[in-house]
Amino acid sequence: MDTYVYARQNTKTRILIAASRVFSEKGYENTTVQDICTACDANIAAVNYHYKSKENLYQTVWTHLYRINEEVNKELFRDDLNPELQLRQFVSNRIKSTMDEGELGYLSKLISYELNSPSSSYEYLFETYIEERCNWILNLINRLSGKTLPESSLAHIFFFINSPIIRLNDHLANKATNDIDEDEMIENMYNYILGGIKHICSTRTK
Amino acid sequence: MDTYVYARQNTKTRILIAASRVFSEKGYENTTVQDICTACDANIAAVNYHYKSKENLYQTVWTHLYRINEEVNKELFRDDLNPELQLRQFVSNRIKSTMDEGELGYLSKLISYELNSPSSSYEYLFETYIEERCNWILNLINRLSGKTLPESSLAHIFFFINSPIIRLNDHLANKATNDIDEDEMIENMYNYILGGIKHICSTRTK
DNA sequence: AATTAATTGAAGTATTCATTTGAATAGACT
DNA sequence: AGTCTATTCAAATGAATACTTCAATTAATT
Repeated sequence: MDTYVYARQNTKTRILIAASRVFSEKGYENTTVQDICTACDANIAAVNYHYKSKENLYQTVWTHLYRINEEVNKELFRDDLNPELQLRQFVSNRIKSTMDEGELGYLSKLISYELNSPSSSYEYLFETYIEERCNWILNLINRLSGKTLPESSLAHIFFFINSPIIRLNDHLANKATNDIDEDEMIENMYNYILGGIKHICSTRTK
Repeated sequence: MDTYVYARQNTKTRILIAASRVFSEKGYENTTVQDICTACDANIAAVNYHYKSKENLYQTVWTHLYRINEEVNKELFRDDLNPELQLRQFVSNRIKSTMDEGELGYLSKLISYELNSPSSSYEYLFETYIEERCNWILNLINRLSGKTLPESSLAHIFFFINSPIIRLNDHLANKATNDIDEDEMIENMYNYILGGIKHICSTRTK
């Protein structure tokens, strides 16, 4: 007779947890319902039973992860600090959560996946969870540049900043994680962005 | 009776030309043999007859496009100019060829696709066509920084520079092409990169 | 005319995957 | 014990996708 040390969570929860991880590792399209069920030892029919559809499960995962990240984000996305400091915190947060293997990094990875190769839920997800962040970043760039830049340049800088962050996932996939000094990368990215913005501004005012 | 003003190219050539375009537009995985054949009005079986397999056709396309780009590249990838000027030329070349709808832009787009989501031919293609460029860029960064940076920082900068270039394709897909001022973007990216590198160097030596 | 090359339409083969079904099981409650 | 309900399961389903092969026809070459 087996005696269980602790009771297993119910299937619905197990699916949500496993789905969060697997989706964040492989993105929506590349994740199969089977993957998720294998990961949490659930039957293949359980997803549709508990969540109606794969897509609906995916959106539920977003809500779940968003809630988990809410406190961290509330601290991060303030606009009452000096912009340099905020940039550093932002960079640090994005790099750390991308490198993080745990739950807190999942949302970050999902965002990257959606921006890289949008799923069928993209529009909804963008409006609900992503747009707000984008505006915050645009605003930050504006403050960093002393509000001297035209809209088009702002958009360019926004794109320059986000590209390496979005690609970080793929980039890390090709490296041993301990190959990369997290702090050094944060430091470098922060300086790179700051130097880039300042230099664009300085050539503009000439 | 129809009289043809000019004779149609033979099927083998038509396939190669069409494949170059379609692969560069959609990447290897997202391109179907049917897409290519529709684009050049060839029968679906012709690809396998003339090129043995889709994968082999894909590699042939690379050789073809590489040859076309050889002269341009010979001019671009010199190492006897001052590094700032070379950086500007490099940025200009990459942005222009990504925005270019013609044959000269195809290789650039294929490279981006491979770096973004490697196909089954990735290893071969990297060794044969891509690696050389990477080393040239690394060398350029080294010269721009006055050779003061450790290997790891070089790698970071390499990553920062390439990310927006790699993502440019996807980025443009979401915009009307005339929404973007090519020259302004070149100017901004050049300044951003240069400012970024210099700033990293200046904080290092402190 | 005979041989070889190129082209074609259709069928073949293989794979992948989300979803459904219907039976089996376990637990709660009467 | 028996009934009811929610859950779990293995298997099947259905639909899509796409590369490749083949046998037959047409065109070109020798």
